[in-house]
Amino acid sequence: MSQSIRRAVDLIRRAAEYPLSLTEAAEVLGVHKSTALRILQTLESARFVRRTGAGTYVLGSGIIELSELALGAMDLRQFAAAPLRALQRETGHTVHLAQLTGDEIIYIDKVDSSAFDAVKLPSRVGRAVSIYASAVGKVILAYLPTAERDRLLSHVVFERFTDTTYADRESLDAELDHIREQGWAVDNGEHDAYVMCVAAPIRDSRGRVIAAASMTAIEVIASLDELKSSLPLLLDTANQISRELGHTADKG
Amino acid sequence: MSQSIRRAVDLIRRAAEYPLSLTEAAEVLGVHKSTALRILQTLESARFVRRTGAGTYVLGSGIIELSELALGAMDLRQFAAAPLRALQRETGHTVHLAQLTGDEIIYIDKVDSSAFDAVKLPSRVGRAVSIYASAVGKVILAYLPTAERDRLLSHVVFERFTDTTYADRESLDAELDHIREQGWAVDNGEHDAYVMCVAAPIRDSRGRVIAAASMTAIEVIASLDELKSSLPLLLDTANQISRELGHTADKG
DNA sequence: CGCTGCATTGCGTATGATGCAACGGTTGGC
DNA sequence: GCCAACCGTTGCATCATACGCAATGCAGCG
Repeated sequence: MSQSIRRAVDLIRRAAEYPLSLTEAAEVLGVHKSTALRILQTLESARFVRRTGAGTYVLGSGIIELSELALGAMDLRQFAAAPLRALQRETGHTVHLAQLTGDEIIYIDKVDSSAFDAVKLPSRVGRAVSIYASAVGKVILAYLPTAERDRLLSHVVFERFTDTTYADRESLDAELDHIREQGWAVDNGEHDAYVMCVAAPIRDSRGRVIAAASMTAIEVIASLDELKSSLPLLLDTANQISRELGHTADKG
Repeated sequence: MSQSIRRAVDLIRRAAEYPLSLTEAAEVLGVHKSTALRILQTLESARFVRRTGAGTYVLGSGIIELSELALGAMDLRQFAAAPLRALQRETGHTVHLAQLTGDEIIYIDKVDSSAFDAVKLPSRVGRAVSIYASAVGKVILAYLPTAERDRLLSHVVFERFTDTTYADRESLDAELDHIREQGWAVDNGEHDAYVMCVAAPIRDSRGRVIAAASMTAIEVIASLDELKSSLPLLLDTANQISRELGHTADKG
């Protein structure tokens, strides 16, 4: 694989964390300063990094623009931002917005818990989440057309993360039936034993489920039952977002 | 400058716009398929692009994570998101959040006007904005410690964009005095003749101004006077965000 | 004024990126 | 059910390109 591109990626990552001088950059890569300079100049011309007045390099706007381009492809994120924040405020739980893009479920927004962050959730905007071992994954899966669902799951190699994981197609299918019946999904520590979620589907103007909103809690802080007690608010929020996307509230 | 890195950047940009097959990628760059493959594999290992089930390449989560890292470095964005959206909803104007990072003022959030977008504002999250010819820039500048302000302005080459631009240090300093007196700043078409803004400072827990919120309008839609009529809401919003950041409301 | 630490430039060289050609896997058509 | 066409992948020889070196420029500081 391409050496210089690897090096470029390394520098971008470093620059995102901390302003990087040329000399530091060269040290980090273990190359001559002139080499580091050429890489950084190339990245700068793409606005992937930017020079500060102090001569150090930091992450540039090019990266952020690309990210906005990818995340903002739909208006979903804009429409969802306010309702999700209201939900977080009312319930106190960490709130996620996840979307099916390609073959993956990606977090496209996250509102942190107002609690004192005793435990930081490892989730991150942009990161893929298990399609069969998460509440958002399952709820999206549940409402997908059969052909699409089969296509997605055909590539999946099931893995048993915890005791509660639905680790084979048969038990997962039963769970998905159940989710369709009740209209929302639970993650009872199916990926990480101590992480509990509830998720509700979000529909576009054609009534197709394209995303999901979820509330997450560490077991210690809020048990699954506590999460469920906020369920009406979650469902309201998801429906409200669906409406803003143009979904007219007939059954999907 | 590094050829392969340039090529990699090209492919990332393309992949962000549209899923790219290997053959397409090779054609775009004008190189052999094997070359394109190696570049894409390298990018994939960095999660800068990702393969879809169909075998095409699209933008990966690595880019998005970097962007979030840069934007979310402070909790500012999280805390500000809801109040800014409320402000947009109440006033109808486009709302911006800008932050001083390094030597530049960067937009870190934007809430589009609910108007039918007759005119699209060219602003973008991640993009730098003039430090002396914008309301957010001036309001941040106004409240900066003198030494810091001098440092920032020492590198600046003033340029007169429009008739109203404060294009020299003396007139700018007078304007900054005025801003400190009244507690907010105006951009009376100082960068683009038809773009009007008002901006208010946001303070962190130590009372230091680290960011600014602004409302923008195209002159045709809302004159500066109309913007000013919404000023109390803007100031409330900025103060609310400051409070969420831990600012206790004594004079800064 | 000279020293130190930094970024930058020119250049010859070797390493690593490249193109080629052969292989393998999948799709679709006859 | 076979063949053909297409796409992605791999191994390898070649040479272009990214590299290190050393010299230069430039600022800050004692």
